[in-house]
Amino acid sequence: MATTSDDERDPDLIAVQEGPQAAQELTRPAGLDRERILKAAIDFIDDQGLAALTMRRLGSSLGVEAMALYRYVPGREDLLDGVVDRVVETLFDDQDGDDVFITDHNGWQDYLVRLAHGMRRIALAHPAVFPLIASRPPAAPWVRPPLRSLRLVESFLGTLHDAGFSDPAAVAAYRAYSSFLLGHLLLEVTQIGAQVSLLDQPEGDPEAQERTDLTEYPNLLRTEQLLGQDKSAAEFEESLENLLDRLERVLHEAKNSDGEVGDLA
Amino acid sequence: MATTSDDERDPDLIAVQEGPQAAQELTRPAGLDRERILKAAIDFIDDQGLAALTMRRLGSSLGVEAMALYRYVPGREDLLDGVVDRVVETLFDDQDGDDVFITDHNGWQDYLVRLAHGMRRIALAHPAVFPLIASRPPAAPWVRPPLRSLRLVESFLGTLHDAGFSDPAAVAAYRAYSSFLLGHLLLEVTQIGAQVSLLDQPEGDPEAQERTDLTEYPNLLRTEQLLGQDKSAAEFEESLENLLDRLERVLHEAKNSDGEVGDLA
DNA sequence: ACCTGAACACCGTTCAAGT
DNA sequence: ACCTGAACACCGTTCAAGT
Repeated sequence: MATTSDDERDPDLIAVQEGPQAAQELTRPAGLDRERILKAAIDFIDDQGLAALTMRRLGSSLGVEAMALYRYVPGREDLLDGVVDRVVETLFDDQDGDDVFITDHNGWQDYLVRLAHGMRRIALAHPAVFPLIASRPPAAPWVRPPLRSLRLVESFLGTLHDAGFSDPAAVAAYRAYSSFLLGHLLLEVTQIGAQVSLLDQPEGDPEAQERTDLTEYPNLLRTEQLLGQDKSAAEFEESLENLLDRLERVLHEAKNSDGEVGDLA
Repeated sequence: MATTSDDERDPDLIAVQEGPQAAQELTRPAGLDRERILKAAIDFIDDQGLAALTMRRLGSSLGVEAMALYRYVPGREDLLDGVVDRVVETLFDDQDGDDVFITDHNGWQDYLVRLAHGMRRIALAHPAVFPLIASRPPAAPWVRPPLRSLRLVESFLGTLHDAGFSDPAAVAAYRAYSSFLLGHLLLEVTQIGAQVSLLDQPEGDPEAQERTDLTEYPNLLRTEQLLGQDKSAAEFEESLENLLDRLERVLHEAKNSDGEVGDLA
């Protein structure tokens, strides 16, 4: 029974009776598609880490053999690209509409601030995925992580252009902005990863975590507590504001003396 | 003929007769040690890429079975850590002496500039290794890539401290500086990697490299040429100078009104 | 049409065995 | 003392076979 093709209808196609299978998320043994696979891969990376993700384990987390995945995904590399794309796409999803980064802003500064906060939210939501966002080879040579989609770069350049930036200034701003985002966010998620991996291996004492001996390093010793404090959020905001100040300066200098183009790195 | 081992004695221990084995670097089948293995691993990554590095292939590049490596290296992960350490260490090697970054500078600005140039030289010399430098979990949670050694952080903080920076200001400077270095250099080597991988797969036309259709993206289309230009070096210098300006401002503000500590991110 | 079993080539790693 | 062969468990991926 239950002779079904995929088009429409047909309940009880999923007549499961496997008992307590509260594994990940209901793990239905059927109804595979690329979207569901990507979602599963992201969840998997989020809580097991990138290194643990294999085609076989991913299949099993979906209640399926690894070989079944190849009907929807060309291979592991493409799967990882899909993961990156899907995570970056959530920049647009959860705001009001799709155009939130394209037309729906109060000036270019507001646009850059919201874009930065959006990327940071993504990085913190998926700290184990972010290194992938940072290091996968981009679609075009001039696409700079973490601003990985043509659509995003287009909207970035368009916003600055409409605000009066010259093309060279807008491109320079794009480069400076992406460097800032990548540096800050990658370091922030690396720190999260380091803390997690410390908790994972409580080898020996639970408290005295085998602290490296700092007696050789007086400056480290003296500032150890300061070094341990997490000020990522405040530092992010301050660096962002500093960058915006630089860009504003470039824009105004160009407007006043329109002889030469303000360059910045 | 020309049987030469490096120490002394024992010729024809290496009585090879395998014909044209001008593979990597003479591939002597014996005389293994950890240092030689790390060197071989770096060379391997430099010209085959990180993904291609396996214990078996690394062994074979040394004229030895993979299993022989385990006498000198606990495993692949440790090997990669060793690679990172060794590459970062070359910061100190090729200047005059060991203390070039510790005492041998003309003021803290000069120190920061030379350190930045040193790291950039490393990144450009080993673009395929740098992502590893960027993303390996650091020794301590507050060690921020690419400034990966305690010794380096110690000298950084000491230099700024001696120049009059307060401890919080020095730590904030360390964070801002590492973010800057990581963002810039990782993006620069990513770009190099992207160009290489484009050359590797000349699928179809040699010239018309399947350029993505940009008709949907007017701003990309208009700035395409600008986007393609490589200004990494100039941008690096300008961002570095901007950072130094910020730090100078913090230092002087703290000196004038020594009531509060200048914070920066 | 969709999934699986079996197979292939390749991994990292261990260990008894060779020299 | 140092390296190798054989073996183990696990990969990604292909493909004929099942339903």
